[in-house]
Amino acid sequence: MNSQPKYQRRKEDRPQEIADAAFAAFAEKGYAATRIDDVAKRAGVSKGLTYLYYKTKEDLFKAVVKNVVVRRVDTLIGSLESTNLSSEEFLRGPLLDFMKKVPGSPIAVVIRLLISEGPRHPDLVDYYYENVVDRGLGAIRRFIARGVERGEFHRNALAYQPQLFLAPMMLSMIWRLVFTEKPLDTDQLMESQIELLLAQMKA
Amino acid sequence: MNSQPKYQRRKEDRPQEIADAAFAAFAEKGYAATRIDDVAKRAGVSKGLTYLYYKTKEDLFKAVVKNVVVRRVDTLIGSLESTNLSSEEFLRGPLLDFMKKVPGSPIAVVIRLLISEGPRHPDLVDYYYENVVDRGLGAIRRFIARGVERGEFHRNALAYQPQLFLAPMMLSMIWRLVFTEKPLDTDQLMESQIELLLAQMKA
DNA sequence: ATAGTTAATGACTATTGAGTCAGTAACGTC
DNA sequence: GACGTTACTGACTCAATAGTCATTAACTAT
Repeated sequence: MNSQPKYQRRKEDRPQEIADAAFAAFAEKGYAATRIDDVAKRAGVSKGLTYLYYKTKEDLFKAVVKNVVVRRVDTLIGSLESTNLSSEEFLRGPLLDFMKKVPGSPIAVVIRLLISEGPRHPDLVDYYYENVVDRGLGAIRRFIARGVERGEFHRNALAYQPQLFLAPMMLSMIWRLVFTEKPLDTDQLMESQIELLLAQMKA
Repeated sequence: MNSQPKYQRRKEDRPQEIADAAFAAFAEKGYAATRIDDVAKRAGVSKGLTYLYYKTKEDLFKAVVKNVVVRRVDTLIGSLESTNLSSEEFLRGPLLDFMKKVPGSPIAVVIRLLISEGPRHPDLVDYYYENVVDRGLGAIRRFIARGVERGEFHRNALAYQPQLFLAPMMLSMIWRLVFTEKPLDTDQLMESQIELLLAQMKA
């Protein structure tokens, strides 16, 4: 009677679908409180299938974090490098836009997971450091150096640690993760910081 | 033969001892991964006793967070208010010292717990917001206003959100929680920020 | 000493959830 | 349509742990 099959075989797509479902679950509940059963339900598959593609819950966790990171970082840093705006325009434009977007993006979720689960997954922390933090900070450093060479920035601009640019972004991220309903003009925070830095760095 | 009792009855001290043990355990493993059995062992008591003083694991968690917070905040904010240094001296002195201490203090641990467990304990988040964040930001705001009144700061100094002072502290905290072994001159970060702000705020 | 009170114990229960695997059914091929 | 392959299912095992409670023993008062 019923010719509808109860499932389709989709070997190619399953891993990504499961990873997406897992990301959503981890984002909502955190690592420990997430049930593999729940991930499977979200992905529309059985619990067993999850274990076909990911050997353990920890494997799945790591795959998810790397997945989110890899899908974003390259394009972002690339665009930071290939601009031909003046340094000041670039800071006030693309960099600021990027910083404004981060606190509401999946990157914020990954950071939360690293904060809570990092100590139990040191290799994941290393991976994140190498692929995101180190490269990101390097890009900012090179950007400042370029501004100095061009005579746009004062020579001592290099004394500022690149983390100083990102500090308000970090605070905004945490604020929104923890105090979801308490208002905070996070955009203005980041704008103020850029202006503070520009005022000191400009030649 | 052996007249040594195998335990002493110490109704008064037990709750605090258990809370301290729980803090250490939560700090190490996070909420979900902490076993009540382990907390009891650290406190040198049986599992059952923990449940005599704290009805559930969640109760214990909340007690621990409030405990750490209450024991510190009042004295801290008090000292921020009762100074008679000039605004500039105060920023470069006591405030900076305080900010330098926070990332390595138990407060950082509490923040980590709030970041990971906050969404499942909204009343705890509210408690923390009211007793720490709101009061802390208020203190900074009043401090700036005082500086303006005294003519030490430019009138537009009030335009800066108080969070801007704390942003590098936040980044330093997270950095140290996640990348324990990666070096970062967090003290210098906070010094730079104070100098940036002072340069703009000074009358 | 003795009896009464209650702080403290630890064996127990009930539940949950990670990981397994024997069986099922979708799909390609002939 | 029959056959072989394998993606997929879901019932199962087994370890772990939150929370309970009957029992024990430290202390107190007399």
